[in-house]
Amino acid sequence: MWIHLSNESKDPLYKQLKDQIKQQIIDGTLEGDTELPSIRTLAKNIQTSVITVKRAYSELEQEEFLYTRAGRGTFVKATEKRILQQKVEKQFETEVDRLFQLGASLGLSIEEMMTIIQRLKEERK
Amino acid sequence: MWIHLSNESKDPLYKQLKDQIKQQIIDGTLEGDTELPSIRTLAKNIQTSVITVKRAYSELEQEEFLYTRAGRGTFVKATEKRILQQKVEKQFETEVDRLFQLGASLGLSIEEMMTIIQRLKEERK
Amino acid sequence: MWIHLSNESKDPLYKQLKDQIKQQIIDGTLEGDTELPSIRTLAKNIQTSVITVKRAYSELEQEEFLYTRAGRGTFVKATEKRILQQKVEKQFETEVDRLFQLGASLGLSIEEMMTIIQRLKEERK
Amino acid sequence: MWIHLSNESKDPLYKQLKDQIKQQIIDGTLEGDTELPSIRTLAKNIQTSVITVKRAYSELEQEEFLYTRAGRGTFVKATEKRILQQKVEKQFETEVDRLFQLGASLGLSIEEMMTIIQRLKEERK
DNA sequence: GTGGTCTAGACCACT
DNA sequence: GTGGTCTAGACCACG
Repeated sequence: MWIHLSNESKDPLYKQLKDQIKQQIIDGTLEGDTELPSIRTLAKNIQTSVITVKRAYSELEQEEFLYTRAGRGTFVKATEKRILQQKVEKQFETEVDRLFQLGASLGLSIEEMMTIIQRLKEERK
Repeated sequence: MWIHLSNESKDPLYKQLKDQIKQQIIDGTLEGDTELPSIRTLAKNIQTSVITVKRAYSELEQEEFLYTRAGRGTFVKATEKRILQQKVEKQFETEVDRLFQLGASLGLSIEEMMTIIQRLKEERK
Repeated sequence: MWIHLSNESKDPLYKQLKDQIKQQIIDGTLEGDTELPSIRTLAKNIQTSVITVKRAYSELEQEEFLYTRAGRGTFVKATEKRILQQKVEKQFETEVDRLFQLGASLGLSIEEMMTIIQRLKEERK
Repeated sequence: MWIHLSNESKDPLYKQLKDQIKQQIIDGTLEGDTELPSIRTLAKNIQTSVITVKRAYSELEQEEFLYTRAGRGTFVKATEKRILQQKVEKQFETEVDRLFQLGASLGLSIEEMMTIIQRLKEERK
């Protein structure tokens, strides 16, 4: 498993780790029932503390991306692609909502927001 | 001046205060050269410490929304509406960028993101 | 006497007042033995407190630009132009020295400093 | 790290601290990604309060000389020498501008100012 | 009265 | 252990 934690990132380490595992599950790099490295092994590999890995694993477990069997290890939860896709979209929607709220609090109309979003979208192409 | 701070918000107090003042400047409730309440008065009114208010005021001063003069008080900076608008848009753009990055890390294409954004926009109407 | 105090200036009011009187003495607008307005009168005129004017007058007296006769008033000290010029240059030199020190502390050589100074001088023309 | 704070300086403590750290970054004593002492450790060492150190660190972070991560520490930001040089020159330019303004307010022509500057430069050699 | 600086504590999230 | 936030005091310069 390829993980890269950056010391300069503003995200806390546990979140960087969590996000990277999550993404690998989403894009199919990590398939259902794959066994993840043990907390201690992974901690050693990416040179961080056990606590950090533990936190990432348990939050992913709570979000139903992983499951743990005591004494055996931690595994990727087998999930239909469709369900996975739904999860992803739901998370994205939450953030879009937040964005709309921010825009409104700044006094922007929804049309003004869309104009800006469209412009930035074009720039990204 | 109407301020409401919540202990339940996950934003720190100084940020809640800062955001509310900023918004009132943006929407025109607070006009240029208006004198704000003194840090001590405001602190008493909203039942928080002087330092919390001070911090909100100084960050807003740094972002050029306020100016403060020792011994005289703190005032809203007179700013052309056009400049204000630019500041607002810039802040919004930063957040849109962040959203696009999040979407990409979730494996969504930019078109998929736009579809979701459009759908939520319609729902908000 | 023409005085303009700005609320937006970063300088304290007493310093703005002091500097403006000083400049008028230097450029000859205020000649030797001219009587200045009384502290109270001036304070009323420029809409500030007596304390502020008092401080400006007494610092100028200390720097030998003014003299006060109890019960009679405050007057501009008659000074040869040559002496005045010397005072001015001395004050300016102090600031130049400070600038050189700052530059040195920033790791700039004296030649680098001169290059920047020359460039800014040209731009001001 | 060598820091010396003086109670006699008219600069506030946090500014003295800030300036000294900044200078060590500029002259290369502190290299990119070097970890600075924790705010608590440094506060103890230089016998000042945690808040004073915190303030110096955060202002330097805002000026992009440092970055700090909760739970990890505070580090010198890796910056190209070229960028660093630009920052330094910009700061110096601000001060030169101020000097020119002072000179003008004293009734000196720009050529008179340059004469004085040149003379003092020669004396420093 | 105003803001600017500083101290000596405290609790929280993160490692 | 680290930094982030917050409180309740204090003294100073300015008006």
